[in-house]
Amino acid sequence: MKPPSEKSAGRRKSRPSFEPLQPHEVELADFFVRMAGILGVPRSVAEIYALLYVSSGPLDFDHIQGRLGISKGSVSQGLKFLRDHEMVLSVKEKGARRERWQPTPSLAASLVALLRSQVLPALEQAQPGLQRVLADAQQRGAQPEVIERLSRLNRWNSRALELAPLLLPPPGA
Amino acid sequence: MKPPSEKSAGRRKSRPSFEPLQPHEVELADFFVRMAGILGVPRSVAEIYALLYVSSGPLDFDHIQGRLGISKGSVSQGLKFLRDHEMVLSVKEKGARRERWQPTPSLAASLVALLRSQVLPALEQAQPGLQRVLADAQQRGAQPEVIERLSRLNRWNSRALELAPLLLPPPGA
DNA sequence: GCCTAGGTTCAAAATTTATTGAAACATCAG
DNA sequence: CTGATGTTTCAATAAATTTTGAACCTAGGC
Repeated sequence: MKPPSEKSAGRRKSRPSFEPLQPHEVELADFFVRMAGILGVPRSVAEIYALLYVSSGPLDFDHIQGRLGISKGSVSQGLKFLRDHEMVLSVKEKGARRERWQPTPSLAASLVALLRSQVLPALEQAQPGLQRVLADAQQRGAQPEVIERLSRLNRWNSRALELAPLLLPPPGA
Repeated sequence: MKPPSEKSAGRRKSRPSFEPLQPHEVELADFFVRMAGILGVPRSVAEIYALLYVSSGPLDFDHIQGRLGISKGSVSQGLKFLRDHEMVLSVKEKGARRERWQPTPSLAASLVALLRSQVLPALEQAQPGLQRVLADAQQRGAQPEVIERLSRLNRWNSRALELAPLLLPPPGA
């Protein structure tokens, strides 16, 4: 079933030939992939996280690539994303060359961080624009209903920005 | 600036020729588009919502299409999406043929509904699978750490499902 | 019934986004 | 320094998503 058509099963460098995901691992991966999809996180990233999540110890680069059957580039980028969002951390044993990865302790914290990183920039960037839109509407003497809507949007935006730092301290605090 | 190169400015059926979005409208649309993007809602849908949001009265199909400069298909599908998620409602004046659209009163409620509709199905569908994954791990005598993770995931899932109906009653209650 | 304004559908085209893999880069043991 | 291992980059490709527009419904006036 697994065609051994790897060109020349080299003796020496012998790619360790990793197993594909087990059914129970696939199931979990599907769950993560779906949830991630809602936030626009790519499949490969969710798969990497899921794999680390069901694995007993930390896994190294080659294991991740081998078991998921995805490219080096994807693994690298996926780990970068997860690292940047503080969703995984590496444990490098002393004297070892390769890094080994595991999920950060709290999935909850990870999710909050992820959301923050997506929503906050949008809110921040929008702030001045929204204020301008409101001012504009007031000047033009727009319908009270519209003014009301735009005011509420502004209030929300402001409050969200105030609350944000409380949810989770900005990376580095 | 606006090249009148519409082939034969037909007298009769005279496309009313709507204005493109004003700068302040564009600004708001950009905001909504960005926020929507986080949840994977397409640009055209966000634009429609934004337009209704800044407009004084309800708008009809042709106005939406004309002002946004998008295709009929997009308007139809966009309105369907917004309708399905209870983010807009139509007011059809008696004796009038066309429907006219406006945003539902509470943007907050709309957002919650939207989230619900994305997250809930995933949670529900995952429930049995997650339980199986956990049982599986226990049988195989997996590492306590992994068991712990999977248990927590299951607990979360269950709690989320219990809480969900409280957040907003299911459409039709 | 027939006609038409008003809207929907859906396959094809355009656009966006993710993945791949080869080449470049980095780091460490020797 | 050198050579090999381990990782990142990024242009090209593949895959997924969105938009378009023409054909197709549907309800209401006549």
